[in-house]
Amino acid sequence: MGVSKRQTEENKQAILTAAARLFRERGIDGVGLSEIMREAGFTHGGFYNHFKSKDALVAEVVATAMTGVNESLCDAIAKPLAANDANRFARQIKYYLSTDHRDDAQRTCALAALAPDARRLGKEAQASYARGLDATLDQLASIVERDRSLKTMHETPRDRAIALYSQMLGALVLSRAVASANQPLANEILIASRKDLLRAVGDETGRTEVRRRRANPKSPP
Amino acid sequence: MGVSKRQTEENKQAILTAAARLFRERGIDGVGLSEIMREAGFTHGGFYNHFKSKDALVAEVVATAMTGVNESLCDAIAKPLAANDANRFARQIKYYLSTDHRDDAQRTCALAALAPDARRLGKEAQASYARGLDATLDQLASIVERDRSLKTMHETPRDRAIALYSQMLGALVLSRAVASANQPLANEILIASRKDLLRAVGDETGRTEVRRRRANPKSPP
DNA sequence: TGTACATCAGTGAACGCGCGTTCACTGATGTAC
DNA sequence: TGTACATCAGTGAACGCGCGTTCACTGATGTAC
Repeated sequence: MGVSKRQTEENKQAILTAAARLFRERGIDGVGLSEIMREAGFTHGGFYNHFKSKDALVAEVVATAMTGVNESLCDAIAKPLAANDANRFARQIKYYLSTDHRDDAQRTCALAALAPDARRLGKEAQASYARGLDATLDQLASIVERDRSLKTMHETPRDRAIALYSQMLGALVLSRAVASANQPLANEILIASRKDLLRAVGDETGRTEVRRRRANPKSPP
Repeated sequence: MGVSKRQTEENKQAILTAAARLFRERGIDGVGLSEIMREAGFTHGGFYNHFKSKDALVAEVVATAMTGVNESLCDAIAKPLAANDANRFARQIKYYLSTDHRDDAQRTCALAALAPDARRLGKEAQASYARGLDATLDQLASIVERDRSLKTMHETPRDRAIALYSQMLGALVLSRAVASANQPLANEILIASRKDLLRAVGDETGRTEVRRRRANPKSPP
């Protein structure tokens, strides 16, 4: 059709953006190229003008998502980080383990959204993922380092960051895993982990912000 | 070919076993019916003598795996549980966050292996998953309940079980995610979480069992 | 500045492939008599 | 206990479908003169 160089670059970005959103939502294997291209506003034959293969697209999507992580952590985490208050870690936990964040698969942290898929990614994409994770842990470690109330005498700041982030991610993954089958259980996981983490981090607010419901597997809705 | 009823039932079990193993290893979407049937020792046309559809197989696999969980927790966790020593939780953590368990995708805990896929499972399969998770948390809660050194005054036993298990699972998922791209980082995650959890649980042994390596993203192997 | 032409992003149809599923057929199992 | 026959697990070929990928074609862009 004839398209200016600048437009070409914008179109490629549109493809990357659409792919990133769909991958987060439904996993990499769950989305086809034709759907990505349709979502980006093109017919799917044009895909190969921008990428060598689907694998190449995946690698670029992960790399882009992880660069975003480097600059501002996840979107999810960026907002709490922007606020420069006393206990930034606590704000991050609160958002990360909120039902909003759990249910918003499109804009969630790429680290969390892709963690399940990462094991089966191509070599290049997995390397990008690992780089993003490492950078995030360093970010969190520096927050721990600067806030003396977060430090413990037994652990390095980075080790503490790893322990805290593992718990955040694990609770999010578990809560998402059962969210549509057993919502009370999903919420229970979120709330218990949130309470536990906030205390670990020295924050006592927000403990009763969300109503408590005990999951009862014997009488599902 | 003509096959006795007893043999038929055994053959179905063989299919379920093969499917369970392959699903854990490569995810549900990553394995085709023909491969499962070949692995079980049959041609793939016979699949529909045993199951209505692939979805039905998945639901049955998850349900079976989760019944196993009910009886003895995961294989991975069953061994530590069998030993009736003072701090069973500590033994479970040690095995769960070992490199052996991380790298043994075939026999790993179904809860961990399927957590990534669970979000996208069919309704029935997800319900089975949720039931298995709920039962596991109850199991862990009862261990916490019986061991007074595990209790905290701020949390119910079940909430504590949720917090601890979230951290175990999160660390395992993250370590697996980067295991082949950045092994030092993968090991660092395992070790830091393990140390943190063991201290939380009041166990000081095993802290120096595994050599420590700091992940260095700037100079990969 | 104006004209001629090569480039190449986008189109839309087609390709081979592996997937889940269906089907006609086989023959030992297991029931009816 | 022995014979006749329906059942149904297993075979192997085939089906339609959507996937990733390829390709001939188009026409505005952007360069060469």
